[in-house]
Amino acid sequence: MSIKIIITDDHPLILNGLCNLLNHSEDMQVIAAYRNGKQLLEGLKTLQPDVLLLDIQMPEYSGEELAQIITQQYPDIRILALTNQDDINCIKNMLQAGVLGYVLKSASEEVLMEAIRKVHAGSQFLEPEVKDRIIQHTIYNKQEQGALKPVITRREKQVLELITANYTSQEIAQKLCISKRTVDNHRIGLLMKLGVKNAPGLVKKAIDMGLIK
Amino acid sequence: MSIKIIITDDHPLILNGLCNLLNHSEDMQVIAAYRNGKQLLEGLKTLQPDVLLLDIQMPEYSGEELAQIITQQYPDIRILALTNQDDINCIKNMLQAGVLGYVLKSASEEVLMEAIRKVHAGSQFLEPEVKDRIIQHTIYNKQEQGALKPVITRREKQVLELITANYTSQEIAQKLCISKRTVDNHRIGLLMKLGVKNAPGLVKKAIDMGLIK
DNA sequence: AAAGATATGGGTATTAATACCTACTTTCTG
DNA sequence: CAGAAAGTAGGTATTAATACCCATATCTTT
Repeated sequence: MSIKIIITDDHPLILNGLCNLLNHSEDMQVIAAYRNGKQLLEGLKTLQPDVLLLDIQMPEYSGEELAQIITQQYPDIRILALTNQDDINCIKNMLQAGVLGYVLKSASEEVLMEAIRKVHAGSQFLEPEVKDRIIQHTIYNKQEQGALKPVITRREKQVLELITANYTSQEIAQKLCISKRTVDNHRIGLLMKLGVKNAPGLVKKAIDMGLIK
Repeated sequence: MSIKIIITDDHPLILNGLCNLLNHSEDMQVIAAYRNGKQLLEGLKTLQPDVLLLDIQMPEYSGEELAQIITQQYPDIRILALTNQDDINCIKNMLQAGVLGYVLKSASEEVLMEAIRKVHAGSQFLEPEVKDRIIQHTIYNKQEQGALKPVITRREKQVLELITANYTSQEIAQKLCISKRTVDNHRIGLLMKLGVKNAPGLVKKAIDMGLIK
């Protein structure tokens, strides 16, 4: 029995190329192809694949959102992220969202096939390049692997987003309908948790972490 | 007479693929292939191509630096940036550095060929996707196309870099061996020129502009 | 050589941010 | 339900940043 695959990518060229490639393989079968997240979510209601090839950069739904929704609603579907984005935060977000594999579009056909088979078997598949990036990043700032993002609370995240949007504590207080003192307290908390010493540092960290932009 | 091409890319797979593809074409000939910028600069001393295919993300020299050096030293070489990076600042920097064409690695073989011929003829070649991105970006923040970056002076840039590195005015003054008041004056100048109202805004702008990181 | 931009620094004042307290209420979680 | 965490807010103080003003020396460029 062949591996049932659904592809989602907003580049028609890539979509066609992948269909041709995979359908020529004996143990794989593309059962559907969608061009955006909305079509995908609609289609999944009636037809589920074994493996979902998912592009990350798509309009409307981001790959991260889609991965989160799909792993919750369809825990049996294995997701393989297929993208030319090799941003470390993007990779981490996807993996944390439940994606099993991460393959760059620059990968060879053999690597892609191998990745599909691995993911179908329930194993994780990361390209050596991607692994290296994660390792480098982990070494480079070891204090923030996995520990940092969870510690930021919802409210703190809201405040952080408004700080990066260049609002003052006063303005943030108004927007969130709370006291300026409360906002200042959140600022202090953020400074401690993110390990920086001032507001400019918060902005840089937020961008580094992939929280915004 | 065929178009003489040199390829520079640090991915061996892509390097081989491109060589094969282009050498099968009748009007093109790969005369050299290098894996990094240092090799390229060394090789150019004895052998110059008509068209240079240049990857952007490479160790040691960045694509931007290479483009700048090469267009100055070898004004006859047409550079075609070949990359999977579709970051708008990267694109703009490369084009301003003298690159004639910009093709994503996700492009089809036909597009790549067309790009090489166009660039060889001295015309600019940008993929429709890339053009769209530039247009979108230009529409989105129209005040900063070309006008903003030049107005920042050397000193202001230094100060801006130190601000994004989370130094206070006091610390920046020490580092640059000038008065804190001078640093503050540069801050005010930066705030005006970049059209933001506080230090967090400066950091965000600097990153948006591609000045740092 | 003259004109304009750049870099330098000072005065003064106000606002924003940071540091360290405390305390209470709500919400989440085992 | 009990304890922990999060969200709320105030007191007080210091430091940093911003907003004006001004002046002068050094570049650059025509």
